[in-house]
Formats: sequence, C-alpha cells, structure tokens
Amino acid sequence: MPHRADSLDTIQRELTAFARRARAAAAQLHPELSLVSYTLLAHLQDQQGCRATDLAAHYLLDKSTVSRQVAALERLGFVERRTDPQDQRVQVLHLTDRGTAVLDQVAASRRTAFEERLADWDEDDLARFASYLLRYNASGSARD
Amino acid sequence: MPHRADSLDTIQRELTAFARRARAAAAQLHPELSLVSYTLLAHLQDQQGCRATDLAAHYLLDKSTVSRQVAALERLGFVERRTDPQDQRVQVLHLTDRGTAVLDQVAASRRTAFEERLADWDEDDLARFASYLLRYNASGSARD
DNA sequence: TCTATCAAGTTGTACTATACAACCAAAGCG
DNA sequence: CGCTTTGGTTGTATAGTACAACTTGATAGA
Repeated sequence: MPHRADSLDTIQRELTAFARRARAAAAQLHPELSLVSYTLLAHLQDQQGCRATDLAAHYLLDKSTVSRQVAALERLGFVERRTDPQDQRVQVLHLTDRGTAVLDQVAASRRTAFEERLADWDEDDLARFASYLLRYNASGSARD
Repeated sequence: MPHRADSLDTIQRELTAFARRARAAAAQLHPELSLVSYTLLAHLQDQQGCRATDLAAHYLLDKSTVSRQVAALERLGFVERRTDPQDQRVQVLHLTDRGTAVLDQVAASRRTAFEERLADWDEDDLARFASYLLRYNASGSARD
C-alpha cells in the first residue's frame, strides 16, 4: 500500500496529464462542438435554460467570454434567447431543437468513447471511481 | 449501488467538469508557468532532457507549438538547447538550474494545494483514487 | 557519389478561447 | 429623481494552438 505522499503525487500527475489532453481529445471527438460549447449546452439542458451570468459563474468564465460563446452558439442555431418579461435586462437562454439534437448526438458519441475505454472495468470499480471524482470535484470547486 | 450506465455518466461529467476548470485554475495557482509549460518542464526533468519532437509526440501537440513554447521557456531561462553532435538537426533540451528551481517551486505549491484539497481523505481512498486515475489514463492514452 | 527523400525545427498566418476594461441599459433604492 | 447594482456587449490584447511552407541536415537507393 503506497504512502499518502505517493498517492498525492500520482493523483496530481495523472489529473494534470488528463487535463493536458482533454481539450484536444474533445475537439477530435466532435469537431462540431468544442469542450466549452459542449459543457455550456449541457448545462442549459440540465437547467432547462438559464442566464449567461449563471453560466459564467458556474464555469468560472468571464461574462464577456460567455457572451461571445453564446453568440456563436446562437449563430449556429443551437440556442435561443428569450428576454425575461419580468426583467428586461435578462435573456434566458434555451436550447433549440437543433441544439438539443446536436448535444444528444455528441453526448452519445462521448458516451460510446467512455464505454469502450472503460469496457473492462467492473461495476464496482466504476462506481467507486465515479464517487471519487464527485468527491474530488465537490471539494473546493473553485480550484483545480 | 448505481448502475454501470450511471457511473459512466458521472465519470464523463465529472472528468469534463474537471478538464474545464483545470487550465484556469492552474494559471491562477502560478501565473509564472502555464499548465502546458509546467508539463513540458516536468517531462524534461523526468526524462533528463529530450527533443522537441518527443515533447510534441508525447503531448499530442504540433511541432510548431512546441517550438514556440520551448522558445518562450528558453527566453525565460528555464531550458537550454544542446545540439546533438551525432545529428546536427537535433537539439536536446535540458532544464537549467533556474528551470529546475521554478519547476520545483511550482510543483511544491501544486502539491500543497492538492494536500489541502484532499486533507480529509483517508489513505486507502487516496491510494484507490490514484490507482483508478492511473488505470484510466493508461487505457487509450491517445483519447480524452 | 549524387540525388531524392525524410526528419527536426522555425516561421508565417490564422483562429479560438480567454481576460480585463469600458461601456450601455434596465432595475431598484434612497 | 439621481446613485448604485446587475446583466450583457464590445474593444482590445494575449496565449495556445494548428497547418502549411520553408530550411537544414541525414540517409538510402540508383
């Protein structure tokens, strides 16, 4: 059984290695939708629509960045803005049918990739790995 | 106990979330050295020097990208080039003392951040998480 | 041996993601 | 009504990246 320090080093090294490859790998997997766009759309689906400010807060992005990303997604016809009648400043973002379709398709292909990659893991290991990741991400969500 | 499909979804979602935040978080942690620079220097330390082409292959980067990154690191005095006498085309890259110092310092601060973040994990969980990450990254190293 | 090809790196160009700052417009509050 | 806050856009700048064209050195086949 390795020492605490060894495990910490491994975790650091492996997470870093993963982060280093993630963007390129995602771009390769579906040129249609960058990693960022994908997560934004996924969040919209998850939340049944939300404001640009919420996206920025959730993903630690500048509001200008989100503004441009959303503009691009709108240009592609994947999201639409609905001005909140209660507050004219607010534009609630929603997935369009086309956005939903693209997101579902990309999610499916990502899903397939993960399935292949994790094909030889047994159910218990998958469950534990998932719970560790949840626990890791939940701690200090503003860091790493 | 969750189903296989649930675990897969969680893993996908959490790894994606992590990847989304990693770059910005790393930049915040040490403005001196981006995530990419850090991994390049770490690889040089690990390998006791290597060629730019090796870095490109290992990190799935274009050689032009590596060329510029290395040029920047050289400008900062963190790496030096030693032309291979056997093959005049080849420049073997090595950490300078200053590069080693910066790398060690950044590694230490990363280490501290991880330690804090994982402070309340017990040793067994850390070891298992580390081994899962290793196993994950080892499978299909060219993807995600 | 000469030439054609290959390999290592650099440079030109372009694009994307990002941040920060300045700004505008709508709300809300004294 | 004016001041502050909030949601969002736009201007500007930078980093990281890819692709293509090029240079230089190595190498193998005629």
